[in-house]
Amino acid sequence: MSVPVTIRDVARAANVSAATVSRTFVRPEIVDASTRERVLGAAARLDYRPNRAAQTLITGLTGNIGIVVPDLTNPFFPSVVRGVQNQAAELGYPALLVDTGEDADRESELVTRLARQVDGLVLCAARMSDQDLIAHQRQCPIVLINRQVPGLPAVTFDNEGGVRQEVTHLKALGHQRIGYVAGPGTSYSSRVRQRAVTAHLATAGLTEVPVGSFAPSFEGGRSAAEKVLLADITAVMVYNDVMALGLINQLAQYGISVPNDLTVIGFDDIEFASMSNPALTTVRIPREQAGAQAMSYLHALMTTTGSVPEPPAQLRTELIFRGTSVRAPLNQRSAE
Amino acid sequence: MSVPVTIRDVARAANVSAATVSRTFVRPEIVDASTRERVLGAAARLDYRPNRAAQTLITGLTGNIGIVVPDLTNPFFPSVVRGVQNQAAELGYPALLVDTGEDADRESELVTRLARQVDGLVLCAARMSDQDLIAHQRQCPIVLINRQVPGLPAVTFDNEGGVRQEVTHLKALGHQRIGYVAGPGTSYSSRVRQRAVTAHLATAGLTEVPVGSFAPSFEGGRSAAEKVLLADITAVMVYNDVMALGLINQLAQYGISVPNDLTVIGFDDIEFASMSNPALTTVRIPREQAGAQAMSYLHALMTTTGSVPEPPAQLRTELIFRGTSVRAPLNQRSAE
DNA sequence: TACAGTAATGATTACGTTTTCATCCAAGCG
DNA sequence: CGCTTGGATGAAAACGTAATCATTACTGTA
Repeated sequence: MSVPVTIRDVARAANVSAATVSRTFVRPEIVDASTRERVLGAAARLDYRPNRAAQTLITGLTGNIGIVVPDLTNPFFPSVVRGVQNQAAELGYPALLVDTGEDADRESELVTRLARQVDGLVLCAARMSDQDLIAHQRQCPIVLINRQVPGLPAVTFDNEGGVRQEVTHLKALGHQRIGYVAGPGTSYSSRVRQRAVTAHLATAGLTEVPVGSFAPSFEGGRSAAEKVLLADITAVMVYNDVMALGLINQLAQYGISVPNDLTVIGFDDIEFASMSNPALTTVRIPREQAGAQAMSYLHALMTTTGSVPEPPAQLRTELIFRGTSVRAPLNQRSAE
Repeated sequence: MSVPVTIRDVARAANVSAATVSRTFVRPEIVDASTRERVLGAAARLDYRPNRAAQTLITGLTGNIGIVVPDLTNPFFPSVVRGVQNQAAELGYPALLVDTGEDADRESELVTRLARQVDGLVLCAARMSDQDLIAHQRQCPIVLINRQVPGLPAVTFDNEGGVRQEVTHLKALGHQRIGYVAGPGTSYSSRVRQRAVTAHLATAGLTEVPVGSFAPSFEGGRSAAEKVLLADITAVMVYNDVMALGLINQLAQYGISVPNDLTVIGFDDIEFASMSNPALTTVRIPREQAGAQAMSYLHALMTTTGSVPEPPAQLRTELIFRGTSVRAPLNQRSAE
């Protein structure tokens, strides 16, 4: 807006060359203490701030990182974003956040556009194809969250362990016939969880009763209600919390009360899982931690030249036993 | 990463000067159709994309806009952000989103840093002082959402109208003694709503029973429960939905059932207001629309030189009558 | 036919930095 | 005392683009 003060203005005020001013900021240790002080003083007095565009032009570094999420209104993502942003701030990077609206093509296009304006990218639950992802990786360092692609670094959650805990929990409560309300088959974690459910129920000697695939929304959960009612089960595991809450809500319309008439378990532990009544039994996923870890690793990728650092580990999940899961009714309880 | 292709590479490939290539992109109409096609072809073949930093350096325009929010995990903001981002995308701008963590100082600092990297800024529920806000305005065009400062363009909600509808609703239901659970006094909209509550209850001839100020969180709502119980009221208006849900949750611990024993009304109409059981009666605020409108106005501000366009209007609010409000018990009903 | 006017293009400069290269001076050493 | 070494600094080039200015060719008119 007002008068832009450049490095030369500072140089003139401090009675040095522009190069020295630049050095004062970039590598302070190689400029004499007295001149350094003089430059810093002049810069402060003139309220000088370096022009980012000029720096970027010559160094090739933007000093920004980018975050891409499918849908900010999905309660899963804000905490991931917060984790990334906090860590990014810690490292001195502002974070460019983009919402793709769950559209794979738009996602790919936005990543292309973003790649030029950032030094690195964190992609949450990326929807695009493996090939596209790999192609983008050559434009700019990328770290994935909650998605696995061969060759790309990723922070993932131990979905499988979470499901195992769910199954153990249900078995301990004496449930035998257990329904599973799946998310969309196009979703990576939905596929992973579905597979784990089948595997663990089998090894636990329990009966899996597939209820079907539904949209990962409150409405999606609602629309699963009738099929759940017809399934002849005492407990149901749901792909995620939002769907579980929708399911419970709709079941109430049918006069079915949770947990008295049916045990329900969600997944994710979103904020509202603990606020609903009864509070939802679910599997906690360290979302904020995932964001922070992805950012840390991205930073390592961006700074270390050549040698690739240790890839991030899989994050632990944890069953949170709350109010929507209870012991199976006596007459339908499994032998223990 | 790979080989950066510059405007000169395209120029050579298309057998024209760099200037012509630039013109082809910036002002296509002034270059001959045949050469234009040749340039475009060469650019596409080489996968040329202009260097944003170089453009910024010379034009002074970044092509980005910024959004600042106090807390992304607060369900109020994601939809505002989405509104801004959609509109921004429509206008061809990527949006740089920053979360300030509810910290006024950090907010101010982030705005300063951001100002250099964007062409305009949307500030949601800004926490910093009026003076700081005004100071920042000279660095970069700013549009406020949900905050009013003399001299700054702002998109605001008709809080007052919303409160009026609440009061009318409660009066129609026959309530007489009505509690108000306020938010923090430091919050702009909290102050506005508190004032409106007092005014409208008075003109409606109803009795206001102040319950006190609490944190605008689920926990804050919970901690208001005891005072609500002691207030001898049949209905309570709460500063926002999250608090209202917390209040209802804690009341249940005391054996108080909503709406049978007490009518509760929230404010904001967050997603979960309709998902809770019973669904929350509340005042809907067009958050996404606010974001879109702020972005539109910001764009107008950025493009029109000199003459200031019409400032955005106040957005209409609407009472949503759901399950937590019912007719007052007969013995305590007001004369009608 | 000559000339003004205009459309299209090329050459050049400017944007604000970082970085390379050159310069200067003082200190250390034989 | 002369030469080398190295630390501190300045001069200048470079980054990739947009904009200004200059040049060319062409069109229409008197």
